[in-house]
Amino acid sequence: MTVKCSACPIRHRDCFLPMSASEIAAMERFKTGELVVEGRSSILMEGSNSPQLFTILEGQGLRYKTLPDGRRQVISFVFPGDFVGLQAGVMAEMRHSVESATRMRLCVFERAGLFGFFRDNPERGFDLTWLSAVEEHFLGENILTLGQRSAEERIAWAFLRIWERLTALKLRSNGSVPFPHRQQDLADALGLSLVHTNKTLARLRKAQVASWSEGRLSVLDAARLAEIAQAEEGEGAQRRPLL
Amino acid sequence: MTVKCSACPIRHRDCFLPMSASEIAAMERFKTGELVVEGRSSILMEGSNSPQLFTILEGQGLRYKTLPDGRRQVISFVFPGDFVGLQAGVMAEMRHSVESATRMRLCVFERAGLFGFFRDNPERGFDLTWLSAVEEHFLGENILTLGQRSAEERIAWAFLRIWERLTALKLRSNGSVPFPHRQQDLADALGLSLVHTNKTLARLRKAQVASWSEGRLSVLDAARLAEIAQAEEGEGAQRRPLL
DNA sequence: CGAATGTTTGATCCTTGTCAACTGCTGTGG
DNA sequence: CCACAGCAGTTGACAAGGATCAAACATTCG
Repeated sequence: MTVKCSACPIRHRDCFLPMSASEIAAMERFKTGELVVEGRSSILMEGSNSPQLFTILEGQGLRYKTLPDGRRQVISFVFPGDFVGLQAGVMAEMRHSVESATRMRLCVFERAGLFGFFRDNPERGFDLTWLSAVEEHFLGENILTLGQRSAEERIAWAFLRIWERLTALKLRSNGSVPFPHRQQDLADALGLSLVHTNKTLARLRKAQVASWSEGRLSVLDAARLAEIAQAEEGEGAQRRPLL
Repeated sequence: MTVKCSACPIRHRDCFLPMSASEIAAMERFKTGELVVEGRSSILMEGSNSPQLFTILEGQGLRYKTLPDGRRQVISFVFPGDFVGLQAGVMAEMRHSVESATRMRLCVFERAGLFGFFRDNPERGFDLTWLSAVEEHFLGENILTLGQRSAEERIAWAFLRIWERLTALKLRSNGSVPFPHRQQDLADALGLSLVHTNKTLARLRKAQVASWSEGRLSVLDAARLAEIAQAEEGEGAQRRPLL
């Protein structure tokens, strides 16, 4: 049995976990409601101690941290199916902020229920751990990119990941996927300046490799993009646990 | 009750988790042995499908990824108490390699037992998730550093974290902590070239702020270091879950 | 002793950041 | 209805932080 979107707190990436009827009931008890936020508004704040966890049902956003002097680093973009706020759920407080890019619909869970949920559904607990491991993997990829790739490689790599992710979510239509962020956001995600990001985007566009404008991304030459990005073979996979 | 070092697979950071006697028994069943590796040898390989998980009991090492063309990124340094190999335990395969810097002693667990362990000890499962969240937090810090901080800030920040971590592990003696890596390793961790790393280290040393040589790190002026690193207030904490 | 490995230092180059100005669009209020 | 401010994107000129190249030095090891 597969759980539908709005019933499942652990619907990460494009992965739907099979569950029993009683597990679904437990989920529904755990779930406390839905939340809709407008574009460009903040959902979780660094340093806050939010009592809630969220699954993203619709819309896109980003997670970021800032330095005391104001420099901002986007940790990752978040997509439908992502689980957000686990850190606050499990640690003392959030160590990063989450903000919407467009209108978002979120599934809300009480943090206080998390522990009981684990106790009553050890298999879900395992899944949550699996989910964390996947997230860790993606963050590692990110670190590799920031540390070693050049500006052009970074953007190519980011586009490839975003393209694959949104395609897997079935959000591709007419040869493009929604990516409703500003160039400044991408620049902050990749550790580049706005100006340099802009110029690199222009080059990729002129070369007919990929084009991103008006909130939509089109990958015209995926093979070339992968080449530029120095992508590994079969890097995108990994959606289900083995055990 | 607090579990001793070699009995606990989830002894992360400087955190000892309280457990009941039966939980300890379950742990001991889960544990399968100890492993000692020499310096500069590899423990887990990217792409491998290792049947084992490890807790580090003694020694230091590092986790890294490589690009097809050979560039290497050190994801993080690992210290006694760190849990290693969860990714392979929970995902299809390792997505990074782990290598020892010095001789290391490891506590070995069978990956196959992980799932049953979760089922029988939901509280430990929760702890593992907590542990993952903490790890995620640190990786986020890392991303912030690579994306936004300058060379000098990066090194100051890294020294501060390493210093705090090893101090918490009670490994400080005579005003210095063991950090048995090469300059190339630090450079690869911070996304800098070896040469530039070396010159920046020389500057910090000459300024009497911090000095790292012959495998030992001394922080002479922690306040100045934090200032250079653009460190946030109370960033180092966060060792126990709330719930 | 020579080979290998790691650290140090100087000279030079280049990728990327910074500064500045201009465009196009949108929303707002007089 | 237009003037104007505000914001995102674009482009050029210039500066600089860090990369690269090259060579010397120190240690260890066989």
